[in-house]
Amino acid sequence: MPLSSSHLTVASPKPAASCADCAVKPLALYGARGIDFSAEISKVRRECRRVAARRMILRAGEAPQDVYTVLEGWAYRFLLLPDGRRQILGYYLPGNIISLEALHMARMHMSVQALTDMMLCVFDAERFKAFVKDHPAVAAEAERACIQRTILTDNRLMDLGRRTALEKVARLVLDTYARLAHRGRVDGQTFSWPLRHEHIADTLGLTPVHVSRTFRALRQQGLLEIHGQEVTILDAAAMLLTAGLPDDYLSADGRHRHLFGKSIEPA
Amino acid sequence: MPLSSSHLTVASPKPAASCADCAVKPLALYGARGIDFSAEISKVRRECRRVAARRMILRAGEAPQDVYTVLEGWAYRFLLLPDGRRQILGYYLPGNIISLEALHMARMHMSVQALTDMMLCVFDAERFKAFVKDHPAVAAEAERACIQRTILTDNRLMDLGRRTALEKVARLVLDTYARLAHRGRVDGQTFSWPLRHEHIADTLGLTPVHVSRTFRALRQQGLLEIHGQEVTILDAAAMLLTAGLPDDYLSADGRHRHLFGKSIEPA
DNA sequence: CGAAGTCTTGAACAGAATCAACTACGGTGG
DNA sequence: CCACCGTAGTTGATTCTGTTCAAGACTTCG
Repeated sequence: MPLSSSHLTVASPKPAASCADCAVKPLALYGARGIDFSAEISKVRRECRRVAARRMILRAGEAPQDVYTVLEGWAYRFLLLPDGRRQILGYYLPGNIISLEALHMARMHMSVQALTDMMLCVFDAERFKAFVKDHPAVAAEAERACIQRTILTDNRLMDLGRRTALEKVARLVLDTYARLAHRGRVDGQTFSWPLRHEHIADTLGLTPVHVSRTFRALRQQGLLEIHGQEVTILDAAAMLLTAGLPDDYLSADGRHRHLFGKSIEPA
Repeated sequence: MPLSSSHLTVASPKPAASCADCAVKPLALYGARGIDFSAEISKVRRECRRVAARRMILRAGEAPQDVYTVLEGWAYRFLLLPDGRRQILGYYLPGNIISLEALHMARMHMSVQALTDMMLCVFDAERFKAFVKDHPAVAAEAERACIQRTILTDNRLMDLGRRTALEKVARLVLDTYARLAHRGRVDGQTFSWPLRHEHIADTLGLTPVHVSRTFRALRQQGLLEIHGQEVTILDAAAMLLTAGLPDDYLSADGRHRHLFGKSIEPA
């Protein structure tokens, strides 16, 4: 079993020559839902930036200078308490926009950190703001993105407040599967899984120790297996059951799509 | 100690003759931050509707026909699990807009219910959508409202994932104080508190029994007192300390405002 | 090969849930 | 006016889910 089949791991692609060829364009604000402002946006683009795993991208309290689109890799947004407690709020995957809040807030209320090595498309915040202002269709996409994120975090609130550790972990795995599948980044039932137990714990309100025990339970019941940085879902039906998700959640267009904000989901 | 001093309880005001005189205009999308579209919005307004406590306002899965502005009273939005578990996601107070998501989502992902008797200003969703589309400044306000809500729920995520019951309850009380103070609806340190223990429990991921014990602890330490439907904060400094909030949180314009999304907060 | 970081496992502990009984209260109707 | 009733809140005893602490094993990488 190969530990790093090339198309699942975080690659280091060359940036597209122009935004028109951008791999994540259909996922981005300026290329989604039939609209295509890649010509205009390419003038706003500043650079492509490589960011190493664990590097901070934005810090709470700072005024964001840049807006980013994720081209490759994973990042996460989080809050930190003075005593060190951390809550991870969500994950950014390729195509997601980072610091949407720069459009309206002077300062960041949360921090963002690279989980893996990343490639980011960097825009100047002020120019991006002006670009959005001049293009109502893009502004509408931005608000759609914000609402989609709300739906995701609302479901996460339900996770944290009212679900068991087993349910939480199963849902995180399936959620991630759905988001990666939407990007064509799953290979059958196998997909990239760069999260350490500490990340999962800080996402779901658990401890790393208990995350370990929870995964053991899922493994022992034959629901999934983990090798290196990849997860494989072995029994999708059982996973959905323990996650309390509808049977059609993993199919492209389940009837319950609106309830989970699944299809086009900014972090 | 009177159980219902008139200006704190949920009144039944007569609707303003025109939107220009609307009491909550400065809080609403169409009247905030210096802009004033009360003339235009009055054409979009359909009616003023009285809603009794406990009535459902919107149901998850439905396509919302209306958009509402809260004129008076409290409502809450929540998710429900098939087995009856409930997660309350947030509260709507006077001036907040209900079903912002109608602007972009065909169906509701959550339900909304009246907590107290309410007075709602009702708009037709389609016409409201058109109105927003025609007024970029209002659209910008809508997105600002969405981002503000994100900040609130992000902090709630931190509550649920990483804070103790005592911290959670203290924060909910202070959060509510700040939101009501912003509306001029506090009388010294006393304010309306229509939440039953079950609501608090479903908001904070606790049980009603444990909420009861937690309030006992706060009472016994002299931090607050509750009489009927009103809370009084007796020791604000100690409350802030146990909530882990900065000293200036309750002052009008604390340095940390951006971290809590406090000042202009849609539910 | 060694070292640091991560994961696993066990044992003891704690915070909150559950179960169940009892109390306080506001409203209703006799 | 008061007895009754349903709802909400309180309190205690017990259980449970998840935490904490600590030791050992496994990876990964220099």
